Amino acid sequence: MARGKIQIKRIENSTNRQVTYSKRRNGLFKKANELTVLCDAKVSIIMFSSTGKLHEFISPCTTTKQLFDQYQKTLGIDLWNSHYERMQESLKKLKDINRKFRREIRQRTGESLNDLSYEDLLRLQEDMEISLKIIRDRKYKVIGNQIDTYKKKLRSAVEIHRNLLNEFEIKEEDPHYGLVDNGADYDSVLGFSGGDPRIIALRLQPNLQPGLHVGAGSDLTTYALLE
Amino acid sequence: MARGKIQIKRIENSTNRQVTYSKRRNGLFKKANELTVLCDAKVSIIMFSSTGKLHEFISPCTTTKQLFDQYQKTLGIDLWNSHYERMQESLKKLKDINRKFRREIRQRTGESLNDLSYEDLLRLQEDMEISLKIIRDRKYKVIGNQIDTYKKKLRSAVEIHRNLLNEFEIKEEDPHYGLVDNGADYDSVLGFSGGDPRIIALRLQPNLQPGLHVGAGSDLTTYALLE
DNA sequence: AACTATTTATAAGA
DNA sequence: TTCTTATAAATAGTT
Repeated sequence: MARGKIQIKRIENSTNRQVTYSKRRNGLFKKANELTVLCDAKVSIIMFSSTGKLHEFISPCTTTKQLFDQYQKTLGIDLWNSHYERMQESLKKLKDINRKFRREIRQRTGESLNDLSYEDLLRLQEDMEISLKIIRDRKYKVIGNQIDTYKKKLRSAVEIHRNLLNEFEIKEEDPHYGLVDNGADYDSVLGFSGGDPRIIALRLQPNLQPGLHVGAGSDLTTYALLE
Repeated sequence: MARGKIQIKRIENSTNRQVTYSKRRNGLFKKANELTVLCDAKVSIIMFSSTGKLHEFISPCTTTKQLFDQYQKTLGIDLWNSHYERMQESLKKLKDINRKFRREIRQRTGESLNDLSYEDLLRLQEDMEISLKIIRDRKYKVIGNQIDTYKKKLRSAVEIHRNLLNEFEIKEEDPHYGLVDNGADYDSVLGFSGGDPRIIALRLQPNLQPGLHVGAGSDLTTYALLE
């Protein structure tokens, strides 16, 4: 635009391009500033040179973020919407689900029954009874398994004890050595270490008395003892 | 910049300001475009007029979003980070709470008891029994209230009927008019309209027979009928 | 970075 | 809004 007209096309000479970029960038920013002042407008310019250098102009009394927020608001779209909106959506969904869960729990614990009809209550009660039965059964199964485990350990302990005893008798021929007065040894063999006192009834008598014989079908009687 | 120099300060004449804004905006965008082509640069201009009108320039072969992402990346900051991060945090919290709720419900319904110990199961069972009692009590209370309401409506209906009957007898002296053959009238008076068939036992007999006399203390017998 | 011939932008008026 | 045009401003090429 001076000392000869130029074609508006990429300047191939790199140095020239760089210089022109610098000059024209200043011109652009000057114009932008004049526009801001003269017309009471707000302008944001962001530019990257061919080498990736960033330059920015922003009208005084505002920020790039402010202007960009206004830009998005004016266009009625959020450029980062897809990401952002999806988050907001899942946030809302989770809140809804949470509310539902909380309500269900409060109903199942009996804390919040006011808005339930007679039919709802009846259904809830039936559900609860079914669930309770499942839980009770499971409890029995768990304690049954525990008892089985103890039984096995006990049998193995008795076996070991008997073998030791035999060895002892064979080696030392001592008739005064007995079963009853060393229950503490069983504890260590069985892996007990001061557990549930309700279990203690079983381990106090390692020599399987008839009344407490543990076998298939007798578990239910044992539960009564343990509960 | 022509036909006289101007001061770079706000143009007070609104029309003038508008015109200048329009002209200079075109000039700015033209310069921006030339810069883009000549120097192989990327430019984004966002501007708002004093009236809030938005105008935008963006170099060809790019988008405002792209340029802005590059802008944030270059500056190493995310202008909307705080907002975004807070969302992500609450999302995580909600998910955690959700998981807890789901687990609790699945335990209370007996769907997922595998990771509960005997003690856990015992505690759960006791909780459930307490809740069940609350629900059962509430159910009784609800049906009791319902029965009270019906009782009141019934009493009022009988009253109305009796008054009508008296009026009738006084006016027409007709001994053939009876109680039993117009039960349908009670329905409308009581507000029934084809409701729960379990309730029908009560309203079939509006003239209060001894066996179904509803009074204080007799509610429990009535429940058995209605359940 | 400064200079300057020339092009370009634009203020005011139509 | 657009066109015109005198003039201010920007700037390409040079130093």
